[in-house]
Amino acid sequence: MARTVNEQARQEKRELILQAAVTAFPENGFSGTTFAVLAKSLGISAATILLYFESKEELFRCAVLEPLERFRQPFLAFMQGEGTPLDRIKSMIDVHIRIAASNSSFLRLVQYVLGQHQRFPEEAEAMYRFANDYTVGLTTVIAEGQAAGQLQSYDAHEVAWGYFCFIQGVGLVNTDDPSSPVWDGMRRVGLQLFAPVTNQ
Amino acid sequence: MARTVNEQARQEKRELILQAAVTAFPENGFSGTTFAVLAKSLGISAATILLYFESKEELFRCAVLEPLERFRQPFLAFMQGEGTPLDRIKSMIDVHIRIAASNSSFLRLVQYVLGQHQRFPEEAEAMYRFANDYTVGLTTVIAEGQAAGQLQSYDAHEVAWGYFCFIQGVGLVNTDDPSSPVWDGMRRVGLQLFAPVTNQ
Amino acid sequence: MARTVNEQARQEKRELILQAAVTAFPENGFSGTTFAVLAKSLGISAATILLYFESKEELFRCAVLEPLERFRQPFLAFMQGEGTPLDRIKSMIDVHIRIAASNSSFLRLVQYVLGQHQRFPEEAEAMYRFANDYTVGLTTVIAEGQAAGQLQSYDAHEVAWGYFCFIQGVGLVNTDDPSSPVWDGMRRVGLQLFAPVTNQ
Amino acid sequence: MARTVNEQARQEKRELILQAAVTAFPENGFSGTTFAVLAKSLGISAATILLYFESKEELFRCAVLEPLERFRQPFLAFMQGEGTPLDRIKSMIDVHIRIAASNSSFLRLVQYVLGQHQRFPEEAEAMYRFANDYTVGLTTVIAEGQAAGQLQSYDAHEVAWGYFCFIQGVGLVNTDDPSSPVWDGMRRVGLQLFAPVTNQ
DNA sequence: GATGAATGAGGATTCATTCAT
DNA sequence: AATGAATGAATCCTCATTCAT
Repeated sequence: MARTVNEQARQEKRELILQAAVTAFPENGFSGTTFAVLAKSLGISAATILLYFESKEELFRCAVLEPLERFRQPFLAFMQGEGTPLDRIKSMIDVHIRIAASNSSFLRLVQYVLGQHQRFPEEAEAMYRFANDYTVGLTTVIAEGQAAGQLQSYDAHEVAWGYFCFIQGVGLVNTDDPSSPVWDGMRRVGLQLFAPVTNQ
Repeated sequence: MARTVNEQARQEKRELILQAAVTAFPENGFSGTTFAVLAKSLGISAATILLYFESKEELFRCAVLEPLERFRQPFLAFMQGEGTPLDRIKSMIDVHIRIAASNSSFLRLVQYVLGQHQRFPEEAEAMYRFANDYTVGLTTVIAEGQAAGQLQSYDAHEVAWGYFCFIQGVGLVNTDDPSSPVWDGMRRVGLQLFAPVTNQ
Repeated sequence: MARTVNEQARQEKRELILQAAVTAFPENGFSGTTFAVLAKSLGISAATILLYFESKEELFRCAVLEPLERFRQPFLAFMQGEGTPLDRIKSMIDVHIRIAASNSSFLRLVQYVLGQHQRFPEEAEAMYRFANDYTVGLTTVIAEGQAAGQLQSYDAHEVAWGYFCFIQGVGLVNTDDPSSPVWDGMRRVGLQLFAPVTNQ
Repeated sequence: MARTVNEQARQEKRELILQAAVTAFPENGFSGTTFAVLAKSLGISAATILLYFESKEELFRCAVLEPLERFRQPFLAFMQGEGTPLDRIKSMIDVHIRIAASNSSFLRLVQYVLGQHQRFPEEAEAMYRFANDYTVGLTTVIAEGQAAGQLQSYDAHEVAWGYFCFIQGVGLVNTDDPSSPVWDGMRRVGLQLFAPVTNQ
């Protein structure tokens, strides 16, 4: 039992460190983020962090990969959603914009990795795999929408990929807080990418 | 004369260093880019770089700001272009995608700065100013296109900003070489953002 | 307790470093004294020194100011001494010559700072304050000696200042070890500065 | 002829550099004095200085040794002077104080070398030789003064050496401009070192 | 003769990481 | 489990010195 309690406490502390890392890395970059600063922001010592993560590289990897897995479910939820294809796309955009608006730290970390994909090949690879899983799923829904006459008929995969780029750009460029009206605008504009048939 | 020759030679060398910096910074980040590596890639010594730039910070600033100014003209050229609004938008997208495809280094540097805007406030500020100049101009053209019935009537500024995000995302996510067909796809998808009236 | 032990150990180590600095700085100058050499002479690493002193400037400042404070007491002890003014002056000279003979490192450091007072204004300022405190006290004793008919009547402050110069010069010019007879000579000569009445 | 003219111009320029060095070295120390700063203060380039002096070490050596030779004559002039021994000593003090007051740069350089005699053994050696020549001559005059009943009878060489220390200390500690009254005081006090018989 | 350009050697400082407590 | 202390390996930057013009 004690085992379990300890284990849980350990996981919680690990999580706290990871959370701080997710915030710090995109703000200051990999080399610009020091154990010392990270530790101070957590009220612990630098050496302690290394009890939870073998090295700075590992901390970075975990800070990138673990949240990525956690986002997989909500990000891909639209695939099993209810309603017409267009409805599902609309609600997906809604989810994505919301994620972009309120998880800017992690999104920024993703972009940091993508921007330096040569430097962080393993992490970037995981992102591209994620992007691919995502676009494959989205392509299906788009194709359904086109078949149903809700969307104009463009190359569905192209559209999916374009939308993925768009959502990344939105997260990158906008730094406003989640309550800003800009996010609403991005929602409306994003929908156009799918070329919905006008008189819907 | 000698003066001029020397001055010109100096500028050329400076340009070479800047070019290398534009490539290296986004690949390895600010701290990850060392004078030593930069110098070796240029076949000169690290100390020499410091004859042309006072410090690493200055080198970075110049690597960001000078190309930004150089891109201003082609990036904004669409505003004075010929043809219908839709034609001008199409050719603008063409230019942008071409820039994104072949100047990925600089675009990546832009994104690096935007992603770490707290760390590089001066540089990020310049980018936001640029983005603003750009979207203001684009908003006008979009409004013209809507007035002419070529584009569906959405909030023109929102569309402009959304497109700006899109083009950034495209540059960020795609790492393929300029001849890849993916760029063509992005061109087609990007146009949808403007919601062109279907039977055009 | 552990706290106390650690704190004490820390102070002791700090003291060792300071001691080495007091020796090294006047021998090789500020720039000529490197962390590497200092560290090697202490059998530690250069980085360790920086755990105890924030920078080379701080190390220098502490090496100058802390011993200065420690010398204050013995240097100024003559003011509260017993005996006639002349006796007190004689014993003061004795103390000073002894200090000069056996603390040549620190005295040399003082002179290094005075010689480069423009470069080390803060440290030099402290020395001038010390010199002033000192001459003010000495002036009083001299005046007493003059009133008592033990010393000829010259401007007491001038004499005090002149003696201060003398003792500095003695420390600067003589490099012999403390057992050399030269120090005894300086003791005798120094006394003359006070113009003692002959048939005492 | 051209030869001679050039040679003379060369000597003049060399002299200018030396002059700047004599000022700069004691102000900033050996390592703290850079060719760049020296050159800028002269309105020439750093490389030019090296056309006149082989290395920084040589420049330093010349800056120390050449003025030393030039001071030899006035410094030792008292030995051939006219008048009673006491008169000659008085006028010597006068000369020395004047030198100390108006050639503080060089005096400070001397002290810099003496203070770091282990670092600059050759230059320090020359100074000690100079000091010795000087004290030997002064010892003779003092002995004459004592024989003539003008000075009390102390060990003449001790007195000479003590005075030499004094004059160094005076130059070191006082930073006032030549017109300050402090110098006058030092003149009066210095004389006491020689223990003049009171009713003179 | 003078200098701008270039650089190698070196120095202060930072930091991830180790280890004893 | 947590950390303070210690350090080696960088890294930025400086500067004396060389050399081509």
